[in-house]
Amino acid sequence: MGQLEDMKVFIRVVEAGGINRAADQLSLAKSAVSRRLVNLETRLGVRLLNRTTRTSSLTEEGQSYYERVIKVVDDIAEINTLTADSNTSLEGTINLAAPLSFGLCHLSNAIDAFMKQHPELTINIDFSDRKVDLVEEGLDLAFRIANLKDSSLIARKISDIKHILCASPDYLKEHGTPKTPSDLKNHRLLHYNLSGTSIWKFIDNKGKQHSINVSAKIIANNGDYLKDMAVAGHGIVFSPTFISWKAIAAGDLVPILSDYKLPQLKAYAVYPQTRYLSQRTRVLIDFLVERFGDNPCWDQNIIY
Amino acid sequence: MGQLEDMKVFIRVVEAGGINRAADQLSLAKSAVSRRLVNLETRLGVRLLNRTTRTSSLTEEGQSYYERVIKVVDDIAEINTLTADSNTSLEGTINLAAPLSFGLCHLSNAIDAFMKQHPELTINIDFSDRKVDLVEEGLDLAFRIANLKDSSLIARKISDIKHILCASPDYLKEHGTPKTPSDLKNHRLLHYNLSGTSIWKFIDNKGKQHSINVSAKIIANNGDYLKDMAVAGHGIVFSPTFISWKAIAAGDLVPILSDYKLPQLKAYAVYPQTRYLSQRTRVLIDFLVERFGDNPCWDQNIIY
DNA sequence: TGTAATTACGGGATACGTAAAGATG
DNA sequence: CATCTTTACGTATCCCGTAATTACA
Repeated sequence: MGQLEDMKVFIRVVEAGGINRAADQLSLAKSAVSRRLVNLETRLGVRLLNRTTRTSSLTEEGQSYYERVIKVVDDIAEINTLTADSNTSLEGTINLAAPLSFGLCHLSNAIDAFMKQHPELTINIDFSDRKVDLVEEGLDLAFRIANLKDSSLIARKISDIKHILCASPDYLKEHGTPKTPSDLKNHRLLHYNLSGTSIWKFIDNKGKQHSINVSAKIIANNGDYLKDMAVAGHGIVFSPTFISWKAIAAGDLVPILSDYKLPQLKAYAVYPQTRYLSQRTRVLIDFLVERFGDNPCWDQNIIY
Repeated sequence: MGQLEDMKVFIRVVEAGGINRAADQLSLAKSAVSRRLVNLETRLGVRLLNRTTRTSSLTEEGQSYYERVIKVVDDIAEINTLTADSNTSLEGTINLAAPLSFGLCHLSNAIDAFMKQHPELTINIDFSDRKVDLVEEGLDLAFRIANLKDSSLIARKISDIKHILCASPDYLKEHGTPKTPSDLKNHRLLHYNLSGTSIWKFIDNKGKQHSINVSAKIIANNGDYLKDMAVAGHGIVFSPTFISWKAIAAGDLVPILSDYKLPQLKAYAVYPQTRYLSQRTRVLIDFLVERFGDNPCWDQNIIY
């Protein structure tokens, strides 16, 4: 196909860090990607990418070509969206990543509703509790639960996320119920290792801040698992209410240190800082912001 | 093919003022051009061009799409040239227009030399003494002999063009030799109708300017023809020396009013004011500027 | 020696051109 | 009704995917 498509393939190869990964992300055969690169380089008479089986590094020309081409491809995306009739039904694929529990709990219903509005769209969701690199993986969108300010990304708040500290009645019976944050030092703690910090912060009713270093007994990258471990009596978990409210309502978990406020976190939709965002991604984000705007995730009125 | 190619076709259709003319200029079938437009409009879900059999007018969306797309296509041309290895032999086609006499006299040898340096290039020359619209006709380059400042074009001086007033000995014997510009009023004048003016200007040896309104007996858009008519005794011609020097050297024409200076004109290569000029066109212009820089066209040392 | 990139080859989608039909002033 | 655009259809080209080959750490 045309030159523009070659540019896009080149960009993907650069950002994915190799032909194979780019081919996967583009749903193309490696051979096709390889050929397009060769064609592009032949047309330009310049080697853009020094590639061996182990490393792919941009040449000097490739680097400046990349920087220029990324702007122009972005421009074209912008032109397309500015020109395209916004009434026409959206097409194409949105690639996104979401933390597993958050995604399953909150996103499934929302995506369901969104898809009914835009049946021509394809949504490709990677559910996983891991650190995703939006650019490297060629994703349009991801979700983060944090207080984040990652300068290279643009973030839009989807919802407040309330956290709560809790443990099973059995555990508390055996180990006692902590009354102050510092009491936690003598307890078994369950920690979510993608929160980006190993510190739990509390604010007492006088507004004074308390921090403790979490030396956890169980560390995992899945909030549901940690909740289940807490229910099973393995210790105290710092859990988002959208995960733990049901267990709390059922009496399987008991909130503790309720006198202290925990830092308010937020769920964000984040996307790469391209100057222009594709129409379909923009529409999805707007949809989610609107849908969640009035319905805090942690409220048990949300269907689980 | 790809989106970028669609954009280029669209641009050509807009500037050529119709699908048929665009198809000719692009060396494509009308059907192909038509289909690409339809595809583009379908993808965008927007009508860009209101076309009937008589008129093609941009819609509002088409107008803004055109303005945006022309920038981005220009950007890509620039990126390609900035990135491409300048050592690689040039490819593609240069479309240019040149006045017939100037072209045949001066350009043929130059183009010959240029082609030997860049055998992969295709040169498409439209020799004609007419007003060419570079944008409408999709030309990369044209030549103008003038004192021009056409604001919408960029011009580079190729050469000085010296003009001379002359007539055949027979004519002068019969009608007398004019001694001052005002004497010309009683003579048969031969005029090139693409000079953009019908006034001949003279400067006497005291620096004073004289103008006469040309009421010509023979008007034509070809300098060689006018020269031939002068040789045949039809009157006095205002002729570029590159056309008339040979006849003068042979005694078939006699310079007159040699005491007066005629305004110095220049031959320019002109090209559309896109922000970026294609590599091949740039190289050709540079070649011509260099080739003619030291060799004034009107010198008989130039091989005719 | 295993992973990644390239090359070879066959099949399929896509875009072109010719020619006929449709529209418009 | 002449001219410009669109549609129909057969063909050629280009591009992709599978699989074998080569290159490299």
